[in-house]
Amino acid sequence: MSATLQTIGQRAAFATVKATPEVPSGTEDDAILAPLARHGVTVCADRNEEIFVEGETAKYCYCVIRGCVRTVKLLEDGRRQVGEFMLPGDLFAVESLDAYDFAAEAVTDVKLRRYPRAALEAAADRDRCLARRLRERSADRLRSARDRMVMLGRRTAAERIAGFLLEMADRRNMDASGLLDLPMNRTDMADHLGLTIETVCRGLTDLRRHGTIAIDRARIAIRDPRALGAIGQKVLH
Amino acid sequence: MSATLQTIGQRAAFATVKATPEVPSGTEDDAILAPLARHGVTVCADRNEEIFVEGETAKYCYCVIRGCVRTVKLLEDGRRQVGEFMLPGDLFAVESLDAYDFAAEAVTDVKLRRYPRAALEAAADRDRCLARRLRERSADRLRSARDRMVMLGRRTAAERIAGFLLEMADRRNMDASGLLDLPMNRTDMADHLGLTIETVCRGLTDLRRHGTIAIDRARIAIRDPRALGAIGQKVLH
DNA sequence: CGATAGGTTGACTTCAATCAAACGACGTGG
DNA sequence: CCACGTCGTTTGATTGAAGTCAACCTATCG
Repeated sequence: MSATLQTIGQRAAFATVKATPEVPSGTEDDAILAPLARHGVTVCADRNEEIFVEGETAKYCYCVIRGCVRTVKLLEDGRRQVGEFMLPGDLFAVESLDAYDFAAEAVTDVKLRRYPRAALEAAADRDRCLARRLRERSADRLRSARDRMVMLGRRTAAERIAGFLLEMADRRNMDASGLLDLPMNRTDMADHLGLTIETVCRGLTDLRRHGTIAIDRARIAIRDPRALGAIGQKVLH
Repeated sequence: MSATLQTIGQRAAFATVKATPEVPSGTEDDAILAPLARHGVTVCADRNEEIFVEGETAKYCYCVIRGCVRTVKLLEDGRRQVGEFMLPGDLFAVESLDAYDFAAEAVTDVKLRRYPRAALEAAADRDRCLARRLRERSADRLRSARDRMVMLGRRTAAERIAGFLLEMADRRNMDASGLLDLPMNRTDMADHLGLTIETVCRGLTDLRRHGTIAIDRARIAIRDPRALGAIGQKVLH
């Protein structure tokens, strides 16, 4: 405990709890569904509640208004892969065929806007501009998926952890002070990074010991973004 | 050598070298580009030649006519991730933003059909049916990418290898006898599966010792598809 | 207060990576 | 024809990074 206090400097560093904003203005992503506004329904889910399960008919797509959602794939022996974390403004289940190919679960209590996929398809058929934006979105999702494959296939534990922190910092969860409020727990992080919870803990502890970050449970302060970048950024050639 | 002969039973099992067919008829994939037929140009590349590099402006998309292509992402320290292998009839680089986000290289000598992406975009703007097929294709590519993330994040070496053989067997490279002709070498397989070449070799050897497959360099005979499925198929819950 | 959930740390194990050597197929040139 | 070099593959010995098992800590909450 005293150790924690030392490394984070002042506990006050974590005192500024900013309320997570509802759908930040100016995100491109939710603009895609603007033509569907009148079909939208607001739905809520409690922490850890399932929003839909894998294999279910893909009737709806969603936009996160508040909170955090994870996509999950399970192997029958319990191994779990968390595909993505969705934050306010992010859409999910837009690109689906007949059935959802992953489950979606609430990481925190969430508020969502839900749209019938059929209406989206119909709108895309009518509106070539929307159709184009959907294509761009798919291409972007694929790019991100391919980056993630490199991470899972070729990066070390330390690189995955540092890269994850940078990614989350990049995704508007961080205020100017370098303070990052992670909505997910270590298990979710581990299942996203293809690691165990212990390895994630140890990786974070190592970063803390090097003075790169400070840790207070779900709150992480990025003390040395350059060092973090040097580890996690080993970018593509 | 005698060991090899024993396990494959009769060397004759590998004698039937079927010529790889050019673009098999009835594949859905290449039908997408039918509206672009008049924009198509045939191009060839030698084994290991680069078709395009990562970061290059994404002017073209491609359909494989003959041979095999790999998509590649490199880390600056030489680590490599092979995203996909494209076989005759497969399209690639269809979903790109301004720049290619991976390199494409010829695994074997290849013949390709090349189309300007601008023409594809224009056609998709005009033809809502084509636009819809492109959306379906993107959704399918994303599904496959997500499956691959589970593989890379959560499966053991043995499972990855068995799963890979099953996938390749599924993709029209296999004749009725269970004989599979792999166009890529062990290094490519390893970089696709997030393993080392030695681990791939050992995994294949283990399968051979169990009588599940027989190996003759690039040719692999699947002797016991059920056993292979039991290892690699550990499917989603 | 005790119970619970999540996080951290330590000791030990294991699966896959690394390092090293050798083999087989193939092509080239003497 | 054979010697030689190269490339891809296989196998063995050893190491090492991450997993497993276990204990304990800290917050939170009824």
